Amino acid sequence: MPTDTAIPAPARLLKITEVATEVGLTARSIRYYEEIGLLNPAARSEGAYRLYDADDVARLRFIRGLRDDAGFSLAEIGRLLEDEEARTRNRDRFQSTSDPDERRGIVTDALARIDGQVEILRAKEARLRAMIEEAESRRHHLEQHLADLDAGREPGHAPPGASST
Amino acid sequence: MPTDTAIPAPARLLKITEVATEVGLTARSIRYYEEIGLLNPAARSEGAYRLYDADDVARLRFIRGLRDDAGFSLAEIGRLLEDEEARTRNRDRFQSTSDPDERRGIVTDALARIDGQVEILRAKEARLRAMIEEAESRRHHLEQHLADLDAGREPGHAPPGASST
DNA sequence: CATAACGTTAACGTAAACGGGAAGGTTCGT
DNA sequence: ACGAACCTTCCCGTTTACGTTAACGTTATG
Repeated sequence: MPTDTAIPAPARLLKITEVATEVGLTARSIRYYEEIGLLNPAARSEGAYRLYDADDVARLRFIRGLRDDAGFSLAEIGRLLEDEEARTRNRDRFQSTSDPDERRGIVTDALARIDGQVEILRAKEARLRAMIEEAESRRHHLEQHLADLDAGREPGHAPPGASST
Repeated sequence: MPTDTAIPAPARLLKITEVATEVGLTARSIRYYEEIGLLNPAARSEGAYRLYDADDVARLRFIRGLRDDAGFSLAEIGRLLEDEEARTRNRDRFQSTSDPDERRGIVTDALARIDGQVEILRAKEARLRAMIEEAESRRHHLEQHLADLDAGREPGHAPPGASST
């Protein structure tokens, strides 16, 4: 009979280059993000190796998305993400308590933060969409001008945006 | 009887700080963008003052949007926008010819470029949307967990992402 | 238990995107 | 025609976001 059937499976911890390749960042960047307070690894090995859990990996993925896809600076990302101190505290608090009320509070807070993040991302999306629509309006304008030329007509003005792209 | 009723109205040229305030950039940035080949002013005054036309202003606005709203680097913006040499050439070509075929060609090229730009912007928007949806999925996950807590149930696992935001 | 492969901190280097003068020329209103 | 308020071209300084050794300790493997 195995001695450890009751342990919930500690869910493998990754070393820094392992996470780096998995999320598409360099080890240097990840250490830098730690330096500026964007995330602390879940644990350190006996010999001080950084060890990351699945939650850390998700956070790093999110950071990368905010940087590459949303175009935020690391300073903005720091503001957007929860303060890392609080995250570490909450992780510990959540694990160490089984009081439902306390857990409820932690989860409720996390919900509020996500809502704020989604709102900011939506605003960004709206601005991007506005740019796209403007570009398409320029496109239609040019199409119109082309139709004029094809019809042999000659409007007296140069096409706005004809050379501004 | 006025002597200039036939002139098509030259459409006021702006000096650098005028455009800067209008598009929300600094004069320094605009000069820098010129330095790295993002745009050349439509003209220079007798004393070498930079003079910008409406087309330049539109291009600067677009550049600012690409930088702030879409989060592109200036290098990417340079690739995205038409090569500035070609733009200057085309502006002159369009003005100096009245051959419909040549004009058609210029306009057709501009159309193709805009299409490429729109495609890139759409891709960016898609990635942003994916991020938003992922964030909302985390949100729903938390909501579910909260419901479990409220029902007095206790799932054995910590909520994924409960502390990763 | 040796050693290759990987990790650590610390420090310096770098490209991008400007900011901020200095030294001097231009424009414009009166 | 002259002063205030612009503009010009250098040129050096700064911040951000890492890259790159250097010098050294750790871990996995035969």
